[in-house]
Amino acid sequence: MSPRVTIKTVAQAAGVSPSTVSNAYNKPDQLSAAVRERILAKAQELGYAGPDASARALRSGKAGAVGVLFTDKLAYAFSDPYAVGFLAGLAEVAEEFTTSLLLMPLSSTDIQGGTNAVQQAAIDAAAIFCVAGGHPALETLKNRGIPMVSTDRGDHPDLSWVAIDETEAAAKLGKHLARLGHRELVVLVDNAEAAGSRPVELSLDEVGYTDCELRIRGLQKEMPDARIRLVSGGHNAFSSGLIAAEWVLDSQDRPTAIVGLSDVLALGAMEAMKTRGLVPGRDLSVAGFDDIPAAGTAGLTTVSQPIKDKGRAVGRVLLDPATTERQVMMPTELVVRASTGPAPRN
Amino acid sequence: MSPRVTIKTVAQAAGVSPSTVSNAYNKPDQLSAAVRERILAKAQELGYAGPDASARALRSGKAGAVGVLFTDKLAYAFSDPYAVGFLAGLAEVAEEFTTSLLLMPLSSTDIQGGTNAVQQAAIDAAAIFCVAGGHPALETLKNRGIPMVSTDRGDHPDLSWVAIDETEAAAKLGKHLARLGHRELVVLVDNAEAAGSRPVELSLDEVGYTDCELRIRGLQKEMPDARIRLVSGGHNAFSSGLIAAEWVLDSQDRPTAIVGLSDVLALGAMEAMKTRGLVPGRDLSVAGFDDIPAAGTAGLTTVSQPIKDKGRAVGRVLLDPATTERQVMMPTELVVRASTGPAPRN
DNA sequence: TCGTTTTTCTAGAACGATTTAGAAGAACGA
DNA sequence: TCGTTCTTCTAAATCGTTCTAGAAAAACGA
Repeated sequence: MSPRVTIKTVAQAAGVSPSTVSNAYNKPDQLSAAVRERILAKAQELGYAGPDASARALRSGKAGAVGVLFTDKLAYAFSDPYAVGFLAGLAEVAEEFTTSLLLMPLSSTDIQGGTNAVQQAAIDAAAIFCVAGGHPALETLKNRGIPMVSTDRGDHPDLSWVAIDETEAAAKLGKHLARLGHRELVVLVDNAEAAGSRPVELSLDEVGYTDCELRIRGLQKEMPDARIRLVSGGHNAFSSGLIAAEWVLDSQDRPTAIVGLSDVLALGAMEAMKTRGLVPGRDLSVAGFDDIPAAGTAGLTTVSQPIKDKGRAVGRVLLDPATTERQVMMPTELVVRASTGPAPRN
Repeated sequence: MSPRVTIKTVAQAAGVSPSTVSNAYNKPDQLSAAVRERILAKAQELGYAGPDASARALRSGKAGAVGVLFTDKLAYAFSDPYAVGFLAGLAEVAEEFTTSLLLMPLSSTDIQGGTNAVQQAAIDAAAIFCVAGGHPALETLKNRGIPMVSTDRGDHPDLSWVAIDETEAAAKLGKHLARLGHRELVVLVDNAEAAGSRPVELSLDEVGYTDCELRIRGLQKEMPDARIRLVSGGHNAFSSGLIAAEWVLDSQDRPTAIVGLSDVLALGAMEAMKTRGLVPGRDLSVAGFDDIPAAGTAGLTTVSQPIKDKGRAVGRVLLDPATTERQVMMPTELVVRASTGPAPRN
């Protein structure tokens, strides 16, 4: 077994000091072109692939990567075009700064022991995507002294975030539904504990994420006379929306409108209606949040937000020194489509 | 400025050696519970967030992350549900092994200097997604001695891959189109150089990716009498398919069928037809590859492949020691929908 | 009680680079 | 010619861990 080729090996072979080899890679103007050429040639010959990433990261204190933290299991995150759009925007900026994106699974195991991905991750900064305020992973990152930007407004005034006014966004939708005469509302929410089992009805306290809570409050604000129930069919995914809506539609106590706290949930609800021969906007109204592409084709009323821009903005706050703003508010807009209509009288 | 809290600081404060602190985190059974408790408490008190990621990676030689390399710009990769599906499968397995996913932008800049992401990345292994065989980044990874798994079959017999039989997959579609009487075919391909400018017509040599080439050969095999032209509107994206198809449809020389080498390209072509009042499957046939969800709703004939499973399989080959197979062939299936029909006579 | 094994902890050397301060020689200005 | 400034290169310290080998103490068996 031949020992690994390091900067030292190359230095020896080229008859220079290790520092010079390092400079050949990192500071080309610190040495003569001739020597640099010789070093690079020798490196090639020895099969040296350039400075080791970990060693460089350790010594220089820069990892060249930003972490991305998702609420859900990673695999779920990819099933929501909203999350994917965010990622695309973030990736665009990361690319510009030749920085990699490190997707960290936040497995709930072994926080204390310290062997989880969030501890292990070699990152310079982190983007927090829809993670509940009190999540232990956030504490871990904070302890590590890693700069963070969240997609939710936190409580602390010194937190960085790129977000929308959740309450206002929901209020727009609430006003729309109230005007249409809806008094019986079911809100489909994301809930990890409901996953795998049957749908559950929750109280407002049991809804984990702050942003979800704010949206619900926004709806309540504009629909003071309405009865609002919270139901979850599991993770934030099409199938959860489907399951939850099926349960709601098959119950004795049907609402006149269903709001998904994300478009994928709402689209799941539309599917449930379809298989029951119900027409969205006529028999029952459905609305969502995010305005993903599929919402347009399905005719789903929703509250749009510039998701890719949100990703870009997070990237800028994280990576671009020229960006000094630490808290960015993005606009939202109610997009009315065919899936909402007047509440049927009975 | 207080100096950083390290394992040494904690050791001193707790009255033990650095090694013991390290063990407290990594090998709990190597020390008494009492001492471990004391160390962890002291660490908490000092605000020590656990062993530094880079240092650990350097010393132990494990980065706890696998790299993911995409053909396109990262942002483009997310616009194709096919790539996203792959990622979801890979993420699932990564999660299982508490490993992070490092998305590396492969900027074409400065390969020699070594400051690009592929060199910088602290990774233990890499997944190569649809990257052309000769790409310099692959050479870089190989030099670094990083195990790789590609989604394309390479030439070398010792390469690891998880792939489909591209030629056979295309042959299935070719046979289908030949039976329908198509003799004039345009194939939409991904081409970086066409991006930003107007669509271009390419020769088979100019198509960069091996898998694309194989698909085209597969079509040729079953359609020996057909004239097959290759056209690109840029990157692999809906908009490129749209642009390219518009150019084709508005030319003097219309084909009877258009095949996109990916569903997103084909869907772009369908959109182009729609705006021209042409009906897919009647006026002109369209087909794609991958069978992404949108293909189903659009009624696009396509060759399906189990994309999420492909991601999972790559993950297993990369991370799971129990998986010994290094080369995995996935099945494909022709899915006939409304977008293909008999070639119109003229 | 005494040797042996087991448990618990430590000293000190890696890991592979970058950085700081400075030496040696070349080039320069007057 | 001599002091000064560049240019080019190097020695040695350092980044924060983990690992190897072994010491000290405790537990054990007969």
